[in-house]
Formats: sequence, structure tokens, C-alpha cells
Amino acid sequence: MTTPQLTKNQSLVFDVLEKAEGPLSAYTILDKLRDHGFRAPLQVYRALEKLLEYGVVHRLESINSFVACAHPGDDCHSHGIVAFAICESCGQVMEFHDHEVDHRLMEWVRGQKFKPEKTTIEIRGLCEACAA
Amino acid sequence: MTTPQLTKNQSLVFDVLEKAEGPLSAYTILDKLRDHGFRAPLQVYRALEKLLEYGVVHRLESINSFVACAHPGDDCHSHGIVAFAICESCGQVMEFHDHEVDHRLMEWVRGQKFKPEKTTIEIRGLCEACAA
DNA sequence: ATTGCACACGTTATAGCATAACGCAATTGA
DNA sequence: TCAATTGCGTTATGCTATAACGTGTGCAAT
Ligand SMILES: [Zn+2]
Ligand SMILES: [Zn+2]
Ligand SMILES: [Zn+2]
Ligand SMILES: [Zn+2]
Repeated sequence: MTTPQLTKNQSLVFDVLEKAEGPLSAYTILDKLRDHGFRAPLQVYRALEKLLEYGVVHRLESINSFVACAHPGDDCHSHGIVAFAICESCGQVMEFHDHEVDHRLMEWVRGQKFKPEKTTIEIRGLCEACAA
Repeated sequence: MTTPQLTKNQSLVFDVLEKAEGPLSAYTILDKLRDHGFRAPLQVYRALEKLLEYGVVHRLESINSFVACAHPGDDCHSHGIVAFAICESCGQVMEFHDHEVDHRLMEWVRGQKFKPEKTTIEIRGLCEACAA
């Protein structure tokens, strides 16, 4: 998926996510954009929908939050599964790929004749700094 | 985690999940138990909290739903990661383990000195029957 | 027996996440 | 020009989850 020119709202939402230390909920994004005229959740969700579609933002299913892609331009997104490690203390997110994990999961899927659309891998725990 | 005797509410919630064809939301469970005296979401959530703790129920993070464990008594739960394939058409859920996937993820985690607490692997798509 | 504690339970209220449905404006392309 | 698409704003609503308070019961330590 190639990324077209972002609209005003899409840019605002994306900038907020890029500058954030960690993942943000849609309502947190909304609050950060009230000064820029945002008034309703839909303004955020509609922008997020597009940003997800373009692959420049990821949704963290296990914490109902969104994060800017850590590997912009990386073509792994087009042929691999994205995985996340989420620190439950400081909120830091690490995004990574593992082709062997992809391969094993897709092997299993093939054996079941299951047709995958979207795969979620999220590891929640404590990052090195917070575990110390 | 060994499973103690379930309380009345826990049994009711578990039975509903066991008899269900697919995953259920907490509010769907609530509706199914109104005839048994359930009136409020907390009655469901409190039961689910324990059932999750005992490992007899799993939470599907990507669809905010709960499902009875498909492998009761299987000791994989104590030393492995549970993965799910969820059909977005018929709702059917397949639960499986893959030790190689576990191994690769834990290798990555070890390299980052990340301390994992809970790992989610969910593949959403179409099952064989629905994809046809 | 009395006290203290842990735990399950019931209820009300509230917080947090997400979408439906309407209408308007700008853009595009036939 | 006309139709289709897309983005946007607004209001209302629905779905998911927890806070906070109080009750009752069983059980162990004193
Ligand atoms: Zn990414
Ligand atoms: Zn941390
Ligand atoms: Zn299981
Ligand atoms: Zn299906």
C-alpha cells in the first residue's frame, strides 16, 4: 500500500502519534487535538482508519491504542507479520518482525485451509529498564 | 494453575461459554444469563476474571470476546503460548500451540531482556468452509 | 464464642472505546 | 454538467469495562 498525500486531519493525527513516547488511545489523541479544532471521536477514528490502511500506523489490539509505525518504508510490512512488545509499566512499544514465526503460522494456516486476513502478535510485559 | 470448585456464577458463565458455538462478548453472556438472575455486567466480568485465572477460558483481545479453552487439561498452557484462528464470517475459533513459534518469540524477548507476562497471537480471517 | 479476615456477590453509577446516521462541501472524471 | 467519491462536522447512540459501596458467608486465630 502506497501512502498518498495525507489530509489535514490525517496529518494532525499522524503527527501526534509520531511525537508520542508510546501508544495512544483515540480519545487521548482527540484531547491533544482539541486546540486544532477537533471536537468529536469520529474525526480521530476516520483519520486512523486511513492511516491504518496506508500502513503508517498500527493498532495494538490488546490495549485499544495506536502507534506510529517504527519501520516506515520497510517492505517487511507487505509480506510479513508485525509483532509488538509492549511494556505495561512505561508504555514503550517495540515493533519487530520474525520471518520464522510468520512462516510457522502460515504453515499452520495452510494446513487448515484457513484464509488469514489480519494477524496480531502482541507481547505484554516489562521492558529491560522497568523490569530492573 | 489448578482449578478449584467453581462458584455458582462462575459455573453459569462457564457453561454458557462451553455450549456456545463461538466466542461471546461479556454482554452477550449477560443476556443469556438474565433468566438465571444475572442483572449487571460485573457479575459476568467477575466470573470471567476467575475463569481466565484458572485457564479454563481465554480472552480474544482482537474481538473483545471470550471462549472456553479447547484443550482442557492440556499442559501446553503452562509452558506455551496459545494461538487462535478466528473466522470473521462464522465466528468459529481454532485454538492451537506451536512450540517453534513460542521458541522464536521467547528468543527475541530474551535478546531484548524483555520480561513477558502475557502474549497474544490471533489470526483473523476465513475458515475453510467460509472461504469456499 | 468472638473477632477478624477473605471472598463471593449484588447494585448503582461512571468511565472508556467505537460507530450509526445525517448533511454539507470539495474533487474528480465521464 | 452531472454523477460518484471522498473528506469533513455534528449529534446521538451503542458496546466494553471498571469504581465504589455495601451485604452475607465461611473459616481460622484468639
Ligand atoms: Zn510498522
Ligand atoms: Zn518499561
Ligand atoms: Zn486453551
Ligand atoms: Zn467460518
